Amino acid sequence: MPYLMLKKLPHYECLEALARQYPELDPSATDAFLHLLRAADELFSAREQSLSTHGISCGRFAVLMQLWDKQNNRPTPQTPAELAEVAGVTRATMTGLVDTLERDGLVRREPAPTDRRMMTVHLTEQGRELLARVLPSHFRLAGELLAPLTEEERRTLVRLLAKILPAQTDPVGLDLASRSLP
Amino acid sequence: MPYLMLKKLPHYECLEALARQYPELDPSATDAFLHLLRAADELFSAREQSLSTHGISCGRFAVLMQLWDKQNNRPTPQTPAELAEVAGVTRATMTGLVDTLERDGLVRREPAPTDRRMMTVHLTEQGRELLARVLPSHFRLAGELLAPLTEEERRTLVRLLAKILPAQTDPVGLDLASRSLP
DNA sequence: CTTCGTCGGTTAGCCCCCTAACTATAAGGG
DNA sequence: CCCTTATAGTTAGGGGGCTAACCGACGAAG
Repeated sequence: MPYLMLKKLPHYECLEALARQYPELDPSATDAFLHLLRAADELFSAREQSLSTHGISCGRFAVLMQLWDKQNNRPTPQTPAELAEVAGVTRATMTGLVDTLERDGLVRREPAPTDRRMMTVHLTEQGRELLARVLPSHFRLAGELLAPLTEEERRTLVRLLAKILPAQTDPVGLDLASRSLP
Repeated sequence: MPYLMLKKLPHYECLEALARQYPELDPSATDAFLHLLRAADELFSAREQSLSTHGISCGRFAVLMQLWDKQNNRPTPQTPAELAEVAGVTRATMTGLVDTLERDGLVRREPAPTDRRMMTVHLTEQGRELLARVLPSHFRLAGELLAPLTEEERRTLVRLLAKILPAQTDPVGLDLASRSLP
């Protein structure tokens, strides 16, 4: 599922030529824009492929990670609305994700005791076992993909990217231990 | 359609803590990995939203750009297989894309004269008009999104990203004028 | 206590991606 | 000439996003 439907990026000279025709086009910005989408596509595909060998998709894995309390290895029940919030998808989408996860026995829905509108989603034993199988190779993947960059270069990259998405990082710093990283 | 289903990224200290539990986890690599996906998600969403105001999706726009000969502003017929190749999707996917584009009158299928298996896809006048409306704002978008970075920083970013995806840029340098940039 | 707005979850319908299988044509070898 | 193989495009079915509309439950205001 390509973000950037263009396998080979245009050369910088091509961008400059087009910029002479379209004054709105900023060659250096467009070049960076395309490279960023292209690289993200590559990383995302690698992650997706790695997860698919365990029979799971990125979205499903993200939900499992949210439900996984890594401190004591016990599940953290959450409502679909909370899960949708942290994942950045709609509640309708989360309904579908939890549906397939429940169908595969990785997750269990239970009515919330306090509010009869709400459900709580729980990781099953099977779900925990799947995470235990997936996590090491998943953690290893980022290291392999970023291997061409030195520590210094990675820091530079993060710094530049952070300038593009200013307010996306958690500004508070609380809740460190319970954050997940799909 | 989020690439990274995690709106706020974990803090670096959280990654380090998790790395003590999972030796496979490389904190700096994971941090860069997550930032890259997050930033790409942001850029992609902005692009998608900008295009949607013109009633078109990213995939459809990419196909139109491929069919658009920017030199003489005349359509460049291509087969669905060629389009799928440069876009990096399957032929089946391209069938669907061309279906909707043809339904909306932006594109026209014609049988290829030389090989009765093949079709050629042509941009219609309506498709050209849509591109003419969309392109300026689309070109402007990359400039706005990358505005927080200086020229120098953009070059650095491209250089680092290129190290992650080594062989993705067209190595030959031919065919400059006919390349498109969605 | 009733009513009305709000909120959680689901459903329906659409788009776009995939794989696998199919049809029709082309092309090459006995 | 037929038979096999390869190729172009489509179809069928599934996953996973989205919006819009809906239902039931909550809660506050009258």
